[in-house]
Amino acid sequence: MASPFVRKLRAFTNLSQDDERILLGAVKEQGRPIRAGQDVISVSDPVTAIPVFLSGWGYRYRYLRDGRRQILALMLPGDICDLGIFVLDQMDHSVGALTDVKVGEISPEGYATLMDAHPRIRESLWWEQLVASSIQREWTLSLGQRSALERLAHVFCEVFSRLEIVGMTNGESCDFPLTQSDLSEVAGMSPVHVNRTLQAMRADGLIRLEGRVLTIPDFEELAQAGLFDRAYLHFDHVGAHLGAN
Amino acid sequence: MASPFVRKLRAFTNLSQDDERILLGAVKEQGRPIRAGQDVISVSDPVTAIPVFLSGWGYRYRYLRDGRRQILALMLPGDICDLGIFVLDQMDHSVGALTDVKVGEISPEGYATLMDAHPRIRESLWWEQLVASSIQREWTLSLGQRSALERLAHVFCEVFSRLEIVGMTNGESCDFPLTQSDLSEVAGMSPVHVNRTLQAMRADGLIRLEGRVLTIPDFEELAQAGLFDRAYLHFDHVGAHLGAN
DNA sequence: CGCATATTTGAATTCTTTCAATCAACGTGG
DNA sequence: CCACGTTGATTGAAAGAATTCAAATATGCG
Repeated sequence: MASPFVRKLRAFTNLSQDDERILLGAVKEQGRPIRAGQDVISVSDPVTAIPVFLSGWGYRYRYLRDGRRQILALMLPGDICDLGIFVLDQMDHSVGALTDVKVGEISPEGYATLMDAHPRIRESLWWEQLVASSIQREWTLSLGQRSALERLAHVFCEVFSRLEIVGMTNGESCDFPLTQSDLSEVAGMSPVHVNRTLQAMRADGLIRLEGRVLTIPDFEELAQAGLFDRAYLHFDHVGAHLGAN
Repeated sequence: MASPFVRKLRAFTNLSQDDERILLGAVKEQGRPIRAGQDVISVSDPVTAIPVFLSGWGYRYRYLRDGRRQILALMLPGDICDLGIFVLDQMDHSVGALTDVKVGEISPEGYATLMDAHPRIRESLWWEQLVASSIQREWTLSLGQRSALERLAHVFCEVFSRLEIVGMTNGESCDFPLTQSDLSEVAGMSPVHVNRTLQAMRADGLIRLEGRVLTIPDFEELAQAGLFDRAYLHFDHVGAHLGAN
């Protein structure tokens, strides 16, 4: 069973056995896990390595001066915090752990080697970044244009699709450890309104959400409700021409 | 008078005369300008070169199926459309011209040379990208957490700051070619509400906005109103240690 | 001057938030 | 095994924010 980190990159292209070995070799696993609620990296921290989510969920977030907080992105198993992060002297946002999390780290040297000596890996990592940027744009679109219900529906579709690609869904279901309060910071609305909107979605049979498990009885219907179009995720082997084997 | 493209990168580090010459040499200017309202690149277009805004303003945007549209980012003189864009086979959003625009293009080969043979330029371009990502995150924060007035105030502060760095402000004023309708797509609100919010801001003396010119009598006050903190723009010569001269 | 584009206004409606309570689930210690 | 504290989910009612629709003004340009 491959690590989610490798599985994710396979959505871009086929990696050779060697590529996968090299990739995993570049990620040094931290000893103890980070507990839910703690930061993986905090804003203003100097950046000494690139964190990789080996297991567990996290989220990027930024605060406003007066305490309001927005979750900027969800980090799922296999996700990498920004490459090129070394260029800036410090983080401009924080990354927190939503569940207990195992984090790996790619050192500056390891990173340089991957990018210089392994073209297929380099392109895969680039792709990872570009997808992350595309997702960030989609969240901008969501917050700017989608209604409350559409925003939540869209988040559910996105998360399910991203988990699917790393093999972490079970039929129509997947883990969903966010509280309604977390969701409110994702979707830029009050916790009370999240609650009411979820009730409406349940009543419509769009989702089930109980005990940290999300079930989507009819994905197409939910996608319709959230104006979800997976194109922005670029999970379509765009790097197939580089593929090994 | 240096091109805004070069001036912008100087916010990261000092480039040598050679660097600047090489940089400008890599940008091939298109013959005729793109007229206001036209696309610089359209969604689904194959990507054959990296466009650079030499003069004029543009914006990234994405549509929802039902026609709602969100402006995802503003492109000012000197801005580059995503590097690494070659990795994906096609654009996942469009870039349009807000005013008449002169666009330059960096070819895949020119780009490869810049990145491989010129470390200082490579780092500068990386920095440009990371700043663009940071801005995208800030817009996510804005749309999720800031009120209507705060969002508009923040946009004004951001635009003014970004123009300042390329030397395109005049004292307390700068160009501001967006219509209220454009602003409504930037800030994710209705045109009518933009109008009313602008009136409130004018009444408070936060801004003047007439004839496509924005004036900010007291930047600090506006920054306060928009919870604007320039840190996310990283205009602080973080690459000073690489500097030439 | 006259058309096309952009801004402004009013009123009614809809969407969200806020505040304050209540209820449910869960783990801990006695 | 149960009381208790904590966290998360739910509810109701009222206030506030933003949208919609339609119409009236302005403004700019040929």
